Amino acid sequence: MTTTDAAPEAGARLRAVGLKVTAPRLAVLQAVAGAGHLDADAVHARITGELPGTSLQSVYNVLGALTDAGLLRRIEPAGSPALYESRIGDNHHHVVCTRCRAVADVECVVGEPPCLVPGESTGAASGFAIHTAEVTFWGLCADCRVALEASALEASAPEASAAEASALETPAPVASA
Amino acid sequence: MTTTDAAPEAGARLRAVGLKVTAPRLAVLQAVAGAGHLDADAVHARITGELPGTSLQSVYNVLGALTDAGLLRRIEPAGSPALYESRIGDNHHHVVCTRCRAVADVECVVGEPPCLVPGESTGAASGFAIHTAEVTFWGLCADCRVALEASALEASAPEASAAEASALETPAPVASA
DNA sequence: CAGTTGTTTTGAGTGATTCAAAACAACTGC
DNA sequence: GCAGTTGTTTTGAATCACTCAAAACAACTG
Repeated sequence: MTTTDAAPEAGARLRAVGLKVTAPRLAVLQAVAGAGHLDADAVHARITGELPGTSLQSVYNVLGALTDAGLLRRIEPAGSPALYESRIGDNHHHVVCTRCRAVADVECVVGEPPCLVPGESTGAASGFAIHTAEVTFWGLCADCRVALEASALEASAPEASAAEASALETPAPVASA
Repeated sequence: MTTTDAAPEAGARLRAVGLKVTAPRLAVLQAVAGAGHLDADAVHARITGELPGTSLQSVYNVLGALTDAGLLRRIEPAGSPALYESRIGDNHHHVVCTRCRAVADVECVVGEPPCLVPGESTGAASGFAIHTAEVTFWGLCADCRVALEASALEASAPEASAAEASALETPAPVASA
């Protein structure tokens, strides 16, 4: 499966939104489609294999253009760089791991934005005309849960537990990674 | 209403969470309490009046300490710097204006996190142990709605409308401010 | 009031992203 | 098939928001 294989289909989608078909765009499109949620750096790393000369700046340009065109969706969880995904059109949501920042998709029961509206009665929205509801769940991914439980077994190991306790907290920029 | 007026109460809250009572902390606490949602720079600007020597770095330190201690809450809407608010304890949400980035509170019907859980049946969560759901609504604030409607009346003014159309889109870093 | 420990300051550094201008390559029409 | 036009990519620099580290300093303890 080389770039050329997927190209025709991707090329058509680019043209459909009025964008020129270029090698970097095809490569980015393919890279993002082949992975869940990638930041600009990760995309750059992925396409460097088949398209060695591509600059990081171009990746930013391309990601921006594709996002504006609606071919990619950008999410920006607190404490992570912007991530791009190719699942668009459905209005799904995300879970982010508070410890390792891993991201997974969460199905939206509604599908169409806004899938949620602020309660009218609560005096909410204060004059806003809302068109989207973005839901981000925070928790521990399976791996981190295991890692944390494992180290919890060695009961009172004071240095380790301090850092790990913070992983149980809500959205807060991560100290390490 | 000077700093000294609010100090006793704020000082007590600082001590309660094991933090030393210092002038910058009291000033930050007061500044954030007196405004909706402030970023570090805005807090710094506000306290510079009464506490001229305070460095921006200290403001970051203080905001971090107060957030960790649970006296402030930090939100990070896509495309905005981190914002701090003093409404804590209740699990409320936010609306962000896609045009001017203004933020307003939205009441949460549940109040306790997580106020929302991914549908079990949808195959969602993929092994995550979720403890919080963060909801961000996106829309146009009253002012921007008026501004946009006003300029829409002068039907075909091509230069203005392009930029404004993007304000109707979902979470995307804002071009100007 | 002295000591200890946490805070603030100063100064520098970093990651993620954007801006701008010049070199370049896709599509258009000939 | 080729020249032109216009959109893309590259190069290089700059910016924003924030973090790191070490030294100066000030709150609380006894």
